[in-house]
Amino acid sequence: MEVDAATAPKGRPREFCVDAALAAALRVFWSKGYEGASMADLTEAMGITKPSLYAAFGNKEALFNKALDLYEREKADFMRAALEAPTARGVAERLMYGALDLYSCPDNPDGCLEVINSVACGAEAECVRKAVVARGAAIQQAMRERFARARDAGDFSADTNPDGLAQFLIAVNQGMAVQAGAGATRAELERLVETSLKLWPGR
Amino acid sequence: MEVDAATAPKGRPREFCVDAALAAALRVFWSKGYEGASMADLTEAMGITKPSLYAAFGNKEALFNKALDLYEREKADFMRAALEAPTARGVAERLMYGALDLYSCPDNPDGCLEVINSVACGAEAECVRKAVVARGAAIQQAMRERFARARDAGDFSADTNPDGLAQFLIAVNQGMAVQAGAGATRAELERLVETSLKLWPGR
DNA sequence: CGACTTCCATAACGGCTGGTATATAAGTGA
DNA sequence: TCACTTATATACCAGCCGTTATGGAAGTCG
Repeated sequence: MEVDAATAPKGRPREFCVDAALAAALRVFWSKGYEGASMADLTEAMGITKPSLYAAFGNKEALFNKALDLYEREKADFMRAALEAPTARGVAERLMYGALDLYSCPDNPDGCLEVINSVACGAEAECVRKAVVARGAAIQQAMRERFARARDAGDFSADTNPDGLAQFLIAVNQGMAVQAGAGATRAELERLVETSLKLWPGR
Repeated sequence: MEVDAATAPKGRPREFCVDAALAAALRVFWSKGYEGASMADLTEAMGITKPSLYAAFGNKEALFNKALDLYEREKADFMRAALEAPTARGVAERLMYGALDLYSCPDNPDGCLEVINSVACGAEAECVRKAVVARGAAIQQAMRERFARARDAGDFSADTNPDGLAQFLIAVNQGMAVQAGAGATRAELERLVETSLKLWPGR
């Protein structure tokens, strides 16, 4: 027996798709934030009842973390990919245009899930805020290292601080997310991207 | 009679200072956001009971709006003042260093009240979010007009879009606020300011 | 001294929060 | 068919939310 463990789901099978439910939850967190998203909002969007949600995902915080994983894996992957561009300018271009697409895509909520949930919040949400901030710090660290290599490669003049450049690029990205969440049009965000890249130093 | 209306406060006098209570409320909203700040948080910080709060300020939303007024009047006034600098670069310098001081002052909560409350939120807070976003739009409009004049004055080359420059400056400012709220040190924010100003075009 | 007005303190309101106990339905394997 | 396991549906929990009614305290005015 036990030839295939995956084909032996004892008990009643669940009636919903976990991945689809998680994607729906991501949309809710993305548009309302962790605190602003109530369990009622989530269950309605996911099309399941509360006990099903708790059985499948644990609790609200665990659900958020799984949604955050999904976001980084499927939505914000352009950030990691941007670091592989051949020059510092290429990194900036890929990051800004990737962010532009993500933040202004009509199929998505406006703005950035991580920016939304890294700003101030109530006491109960502090732990998830910390988690989000930690992920942002990891991205920033990777970008610093990338720009340190870029400086050694001569992508920009040696008197420009690569750490400052990384921080600058992330700041513009965050500002774009804030403006997208505040209702900026895609054309406006495009103008921001183009202005920023025009000011970008070196190659 | 009625020689001086201000010296005839009939009834029992209130036992707290309205201005001090409002300042305390501002601090709470500033560190936790509108939704994250509970009435219990507010009354405790303000040193008054809930009925006193309602009698003096109306309700939570009205209290927030008064705190927002106070914030713009006493904390974020550097934004308006920055527009009076003689050149576009001067505007950028005053704005960035003013923001640096505000966002990293040890006496204040970290970050920017308006950025915090302009990102996604639950349904109940939508109206106050709209109000905050509208104020931001007013600032951006004023900055656009300022940079249109700066372009006419030759502060930067004519092929640079003044609207884009205004949007860029605000985006960096918003990004700095996000990073300040996420725990960035003053030195890190200083590096961001210096990097941004080094990239600023023209005079 | 009262009459009047305003403020403070307690306590409670209905409603919503995240989370769960209970009972039933739907599948497995023997 | 019958035990076993797991998912669903309903209903409910204690606790907090923003808000307010009530009773008494602290003032001014006549």
